[in-house]
Amino acid sequence: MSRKTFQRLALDERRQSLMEATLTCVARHGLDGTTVRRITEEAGVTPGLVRHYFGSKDELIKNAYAYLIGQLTARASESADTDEDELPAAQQLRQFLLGNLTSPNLSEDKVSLWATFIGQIRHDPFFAEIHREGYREFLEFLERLVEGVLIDHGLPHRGPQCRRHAIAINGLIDGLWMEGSLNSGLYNRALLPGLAIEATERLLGLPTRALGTAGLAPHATAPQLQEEDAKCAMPE
Amino acid sequence: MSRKTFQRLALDERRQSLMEATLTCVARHGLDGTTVRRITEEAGVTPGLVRHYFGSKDELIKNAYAYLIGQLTARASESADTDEDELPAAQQLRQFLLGNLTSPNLSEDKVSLWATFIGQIRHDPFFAEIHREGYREFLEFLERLVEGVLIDHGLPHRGPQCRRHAIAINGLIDGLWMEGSLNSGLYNRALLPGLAIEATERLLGLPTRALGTAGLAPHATAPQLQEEDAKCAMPE
DNA sequence: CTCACTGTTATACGCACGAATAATATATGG
DNA sequence: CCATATATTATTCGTGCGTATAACAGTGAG
Repeated sequence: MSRKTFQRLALDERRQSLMEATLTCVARHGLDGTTVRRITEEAGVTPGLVRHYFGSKDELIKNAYAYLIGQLTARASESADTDEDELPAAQQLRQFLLGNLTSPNLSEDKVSLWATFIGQIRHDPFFAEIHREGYREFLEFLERLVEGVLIDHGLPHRGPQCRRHAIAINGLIDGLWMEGSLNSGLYNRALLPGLAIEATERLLGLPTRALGTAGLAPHATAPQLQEEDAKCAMPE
Repeated sequence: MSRKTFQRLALDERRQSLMEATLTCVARHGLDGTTVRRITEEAGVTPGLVRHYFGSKDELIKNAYAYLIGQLTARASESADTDEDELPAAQQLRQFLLGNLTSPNLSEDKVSLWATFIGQIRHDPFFAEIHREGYREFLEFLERLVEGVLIDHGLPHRGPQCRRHAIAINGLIDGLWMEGSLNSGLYNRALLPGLAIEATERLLGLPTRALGTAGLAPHATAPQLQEEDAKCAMPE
């Protein structure tokens, strides 16, 4: 029997590939069901590498979680900053909402991973810390967007008020993101972006359409709701 | 060495005690880390009983999940129906919000359990079905409350509109429930009920205070915010 | 071209797990 | 008060896990 041929990879590539394989496994099989053997098989290597790069399975999983949260929050903020960074505040907030409630962040895999790890927060401070940090970043980013919008509309924007609004909108996003990603089939996911935008306008006391039309494109009026699975669409 | 003495329990008592021990273990140690040996130790019996009552560990865990969801949704609906059932709709909605954002439903254990099991939805249709059912029940209950409130205030209350409102408020509740239960220390949990009530008024387009004061007691004006851990309170 | 380095594989070990089986204690009906 | 049923315990078994160790192979330096 001949030995397996292999390629030497740069340290970071290998680490990243192992973390991604880990996330794939957790999403596919849950934390139980995620074994070193399965992870390394997914990554196309042998189990020894986990020890070599991360010391232990636990350490690998923790790193994978931090990696996931980094991806999620980065993607969320980018969606608001993406264009040559002086969009009006309302447009930024709109993009932020859209970014969180459309693919790729609105994904069954992502929410499944996220939930699985949330379940670990209770018994390992490392997970708690990563979560707390990601949440804080998310909330503060949102708070700044809210402040900008309120200022533009000449509405009261003292600190505590912005914070309260940010907490509420953050809750709204999280909740819609979760239920939308899990997609129980009770309504069409494509409704979520418009729904979130409208709800946010109301929460902030903005005039209707202040954050743009209910359609997906920033300046289009024609609602082009493309969606891969349009099953179980809600009427209206 | 003498054999362990034991008590014969009625079938349902034993089943329930095993399911509760399972939930305790999952909350404390995660799904991995929840072993038959630990569950039965927690319940004060020996591992054989799992086989006897549930056939397998998997089956026990599934039953425990269904049991948990039953508790959560029951408690949520009860909080609105509790009094001799003809409270005005606004008060019912208010109680519903409060019920979901105060103890015992607002609990780190509960959200930890909930998240852990959400992570299973993806790979086992049983969990998906239980979740879907619980979510549907929650959403429809909320939709009826919303409809009642809109009617009382003479606002438009066609079906799709109520549904949209219910989806948004449900998202808000879920998101606040999660983040509040995890309590990242970024704000005081005691703020959540008032925040949710105010946000709901805005989402539905109700006049301020239509759902009652920001305090906890239904008819009191003095805000009596008792909270066990008032650490990290937010200013204002 | 060769050597040393180390990323990578192959193999082995001990342990804890879920499940199965056999033995025993409790409850119940006559 | 005994006979029977069965809830419960005690013990065993096979398996798959995480990890440790040793052998090997790809890589770059001189």
